[in-house]
Amino acid sequence: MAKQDIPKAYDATNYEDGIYAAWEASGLFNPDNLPGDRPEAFSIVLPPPNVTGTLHMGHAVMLAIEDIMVRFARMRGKKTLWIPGTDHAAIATSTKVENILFKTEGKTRHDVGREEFLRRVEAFAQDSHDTIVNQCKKMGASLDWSREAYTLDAKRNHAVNVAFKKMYDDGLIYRGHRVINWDPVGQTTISDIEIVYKEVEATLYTFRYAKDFPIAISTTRPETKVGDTAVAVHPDDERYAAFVGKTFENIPFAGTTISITVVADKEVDPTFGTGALGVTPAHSLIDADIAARHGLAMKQVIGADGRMTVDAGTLVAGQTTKEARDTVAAWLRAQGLVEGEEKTMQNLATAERSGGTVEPIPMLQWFMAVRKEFERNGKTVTMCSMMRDAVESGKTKIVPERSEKTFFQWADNLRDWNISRQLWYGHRVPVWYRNDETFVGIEAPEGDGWTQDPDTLDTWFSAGMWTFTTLGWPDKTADLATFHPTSILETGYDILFFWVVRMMLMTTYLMDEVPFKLVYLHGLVRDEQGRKMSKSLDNIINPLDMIAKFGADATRLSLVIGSTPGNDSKLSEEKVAGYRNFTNKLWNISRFVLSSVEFPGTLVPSGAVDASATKVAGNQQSLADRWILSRLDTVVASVTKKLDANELSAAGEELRDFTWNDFADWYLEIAKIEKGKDAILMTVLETLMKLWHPFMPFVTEQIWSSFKGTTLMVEAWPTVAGHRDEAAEREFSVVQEVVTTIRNIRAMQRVEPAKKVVVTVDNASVLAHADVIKWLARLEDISLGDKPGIQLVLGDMDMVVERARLEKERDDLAAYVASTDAKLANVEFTSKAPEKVVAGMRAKRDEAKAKLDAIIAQLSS
RNA sequence: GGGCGCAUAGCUCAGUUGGUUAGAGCGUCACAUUGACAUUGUGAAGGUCGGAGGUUCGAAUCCUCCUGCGCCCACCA
Repeated sequence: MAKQDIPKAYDATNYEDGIYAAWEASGLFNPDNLPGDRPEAFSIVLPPPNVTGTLHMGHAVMLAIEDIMVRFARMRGKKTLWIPGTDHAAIATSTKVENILFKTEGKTRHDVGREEFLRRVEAFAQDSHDTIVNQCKKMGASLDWSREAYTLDAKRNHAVNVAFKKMYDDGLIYRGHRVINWDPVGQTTISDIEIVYKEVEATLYTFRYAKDFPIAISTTRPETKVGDTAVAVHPDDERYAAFVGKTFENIPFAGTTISITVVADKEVDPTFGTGALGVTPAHSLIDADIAARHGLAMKQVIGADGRMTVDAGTLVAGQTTKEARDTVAAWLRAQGLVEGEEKTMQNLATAERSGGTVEPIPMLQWFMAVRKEFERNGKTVTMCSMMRDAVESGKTKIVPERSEKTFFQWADNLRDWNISRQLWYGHRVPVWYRNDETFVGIEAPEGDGWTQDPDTLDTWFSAGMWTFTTLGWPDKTADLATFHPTSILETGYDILFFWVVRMMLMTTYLMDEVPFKLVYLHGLVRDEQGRKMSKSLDNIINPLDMIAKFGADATRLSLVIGSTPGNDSKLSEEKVAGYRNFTNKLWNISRFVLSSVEFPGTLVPSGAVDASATKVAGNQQSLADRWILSRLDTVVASVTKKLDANELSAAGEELRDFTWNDFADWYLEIAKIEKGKDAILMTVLETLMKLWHPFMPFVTEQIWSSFKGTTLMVEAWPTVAGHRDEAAEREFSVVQEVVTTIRNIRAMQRVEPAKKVVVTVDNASVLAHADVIKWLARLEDISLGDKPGIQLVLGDMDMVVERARLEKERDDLAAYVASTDAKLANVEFTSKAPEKVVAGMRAKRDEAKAKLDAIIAQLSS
């Protein structure tokens, strides 16, 4: 292939889209079309991006990591499936569309109505979906688009209804009137994990309900106190012991009348404030628990509209909570009931999506009973215990391993999950009512007069079923049999609780199987300074920009190399540029090889890469040839092992070192003077293309197809060919050292040009490579001496390279042997160390001794 | 308050069952360049592995404490 046929620099934008289109057209992303017999299956479901907009770096890192895993598995001959999909993300999407609606038309969802609103959300979701799909393709993700799914499409809706009905029938889903987290802005309930805490300043009031009330309490929310039904104190608190059990009836309080019972409860901290806690059962989850324990009455004083109810009394009824707070505080002051006011910092619960201040309110909602006991396989279990057992037993592993501890903590503390939402966009609760009748079913009931429950399900309900609904459940499909449990779930550690926990919960229950064998958690992509990327900081790096500028391959490498599971990584444009340089280096390595060998396409028969190298190269192999083939074998073995262990970064680094340092900087330089290396050059190049393909699919596919004409994506992964040659590796390292030393001498000479240097190389095997040394050290202009080896006259400073190196090594080894001897004597004397240790040390010492003897012999000959 | 981490070169980080002389990338500096590649090559400088103890023949690695950071959960009313 002529050099001028290949561009000097690799410009990714010229190739990537075309290559992706060709892959897609080949149908090879679909495991059913993969060539050969593939008994072992490998599957990943793509964590479905929310249809709320565009992909960010978090998605890019996810796509990069998963595509590496998937392409590696495919090349290893596994029946490989990676399922794409998107998530309807009920709250997030609704909120987004509501915001747009309000901004552009000044309307709320209620103004346009349920049907019209849903139409708009779906249009938005479709748009967003198309953008996301395009971005996945830009990243090179080898997703099987023929199996694409949506968390809210008809198939998934059917599955959700089946699951709901089953769990309802089994008593694991129930409807109950309980204190839940109400988001007054989003007008919906939210689960515990959808709460984010903001630190705000608040006033802590200490006061009494009435002048003659014996106990003072503290609160930052005086307005809720009209709903108090009790005061709780610690059981051991002697100050209040006399009052425990007493009820103070009909206390006039801020426009209403309250009755307060004094109870003793261990949850109360006697050291905080007055040591007494005013209990508001309807508007605090903690208080609701206390109330439940003591059988206290619950009085709702805040409504779903965020305003005080009629029950709150004449003084505050109809006011917002904020207004009521001031009103009650003013009333307390006027009555002379306040005993203290101080500013404190408080963690305010807000809704993650809408930003609204979360109000605990009692409401009739649907719940999943995660701690309810039932029988399964002859054992008494709960959903939580099943989920916990899956990880404890090792059926599902989590990397990094420390995340398993976090997972257990979660499994042990999970409360019943509020699954109903008052949103319109989502899976409608499959329950119908008529008078006093309730019907729970997969389809609407027959007959007239039925009304469906207006609520929808938490988005994580359908997301929790993602691994098996995408494979066809509840039908018994071939996909389900082949690909479930999935091999790996790869996702960010930040949604371990949101999603991974839900999947474990629902899959272990519904499938009696784990959803995945391995959870691989990646970290957050941060900016150069380690800050989160955010709009307000204006430090967002858009993956599409990076792809346009440096190519998808470079973008992928920059996200994968240098980051380890569970740890955040930093990204800068310079980093991506660095990997673009590497992409170009690989391109030019190929350009050089392909333009120097005569028949690149046929030199190495397809499917027999490794064996042919031995045959063709035969006995004419030089030291450099044996060295590079040995190194290649080492790298193939090591990279395969690392990828098997999902150590992507380490695998990539090793490959880069070999490609750049060993192959390009040494072997290719030698190939410029030692001829007849075509077969080896092609062997290394082809193997490199395969090894790099999972990481850099585009550039490798482009290079491969330019001389091979087949699809690299489905080529077989290289295997170890049996070229390991430790002697060659050792010997070559000496050559490298000699060349390096000479280069240094030349550099020194330039600094001190007056001195002359004579370099003598007297190592026989190194001598055999005089030409290589001369070439690499650029010695052609320097005269060679005649003996005892190559004498390179550079100046008048005598420097015997090999002798110097050996002498240094001898001294080091002698010191090591001596110190080991001393230690061994000590070990044997105390006899405390295990025999294994002593033996190990002795073996190492003996090895060093032997080496030392060899060096001494060589030096004295 | 409960839990999980991190601290290794100027910066970003590897270092997987404790083992000979602790590594890489970037950056810096010096030198090189008609050869596939200036998106290049060669080399140098730079580390008491946060501190103090301990276990061990041997510790960046294991244990304890201290210092300084980060994250998650709880939500003190």
